[in-house]
Amino acid sequence: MGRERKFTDEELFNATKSMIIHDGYDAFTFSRLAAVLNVSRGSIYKYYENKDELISEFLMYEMNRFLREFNTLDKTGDFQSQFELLIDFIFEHNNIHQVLEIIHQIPSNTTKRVEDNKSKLSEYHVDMYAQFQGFIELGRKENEIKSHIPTSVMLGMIFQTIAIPNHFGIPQDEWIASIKEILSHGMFSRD
Amino acid sequence: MGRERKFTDEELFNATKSMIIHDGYDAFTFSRLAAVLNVSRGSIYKYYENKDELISEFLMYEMNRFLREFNTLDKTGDFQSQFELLIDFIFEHNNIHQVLEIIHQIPSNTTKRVEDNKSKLSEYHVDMYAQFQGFIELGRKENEIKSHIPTSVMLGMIFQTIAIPNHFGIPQDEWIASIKEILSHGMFSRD
DNA sequence: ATTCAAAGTGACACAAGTGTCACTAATTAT
DNA sequence: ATAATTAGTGACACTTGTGTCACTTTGAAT
Repeated sequence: MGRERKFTDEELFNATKSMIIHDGYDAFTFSRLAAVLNVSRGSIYKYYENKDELISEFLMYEMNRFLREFNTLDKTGDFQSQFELLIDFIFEHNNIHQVLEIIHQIPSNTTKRVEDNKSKLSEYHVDMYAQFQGFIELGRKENEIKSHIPTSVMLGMIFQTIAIPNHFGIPQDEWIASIKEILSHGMFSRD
Repeated sequence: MGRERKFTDEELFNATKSMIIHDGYDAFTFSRLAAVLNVSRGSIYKYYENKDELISEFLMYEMNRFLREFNTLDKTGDFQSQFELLIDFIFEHNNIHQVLEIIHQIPSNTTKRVEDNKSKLSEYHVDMYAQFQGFIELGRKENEIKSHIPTSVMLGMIFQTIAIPNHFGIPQDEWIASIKEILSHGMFSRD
């Protein structure tokens, strides 16, 4: 029983996402969010004690969505095909990286719920990292990738590539293919 | 004549730099800056009309410092040696990228002085980009790099690499060497 | 020593965000 | 229909930052 809600969790999280992607953590305020949802500011406080709590819940939601899709990825192929799949997947979810980085902007002196979410998120992050690490190890086992380069450099490079600004508007296909090429075999011609 | 100043431009810009690097654009306020400089907030307004004007002047200062050092780079060697020099230089100035990105956070509805600085900065940016582009073209001429990969992807990758977080604390030498290796010849072993 | 100009100060009025809470509105079970 | 329950509202007090300005401080030129 009770009154009907004016906005769903999904609407709230979608609005949150676009606000955070476009204007960043600091510009995200309850006032602006309430305006987007056509609702009074006070009503949001019915569900979240403050901005950090809302954002940490939003991050959990995004992380869960991401992991769910990540787990549907085919993990049976050889290294080459898994590498292709992985890069494509990362580019399909090109804003998840930017979104999850927000966690570093949430201050420490907040509520227990926020702290719990923060630690759960870093747990997930570690789990995910472990999976990627396993993937790199597969490449090493199959002698497909260089043995002397640290895993963390490789993963760092792979994830960093999605944030390269495409100022000149290279078509997405060519863009991704070029990045795969550089990651795989470098910019230099064969000697 | 007149009274002695309590802070120099250099002190102000150094304080600005560390505040911006540590806490970002939004957390940078005249109040906090004044506290760092041990000066009243009002006195800063003697020199800068507002935060955006101060920051845009700071960016000019940083950009000039950077370009001055960039122009001392040896540009006579062959592609391989210039490539090494360039990567090393970029890593030596690893925060300039982060600092100059701040320009995108300065709003548009400000004073003429800010707008002038913004356009000068993007001019410099274009100039610098042209030099890097020339460098890539040199590589293409010498047949050292792959002809089918767009220049902007290559430059994007090079610049993005400096922002990869070294979470596992790989020693700087090994870190840079690994990145050079991946950029040059990729992660994959020779078939 | 006096005057002048630049540097510095702190109070004031304003703007925007925060968190709270008594109150009103809508919906459903009885 | 009405009581119970949940959603939503807007005013209130508070905080933090902004830009201004009359006033004070300082040091050099006269």
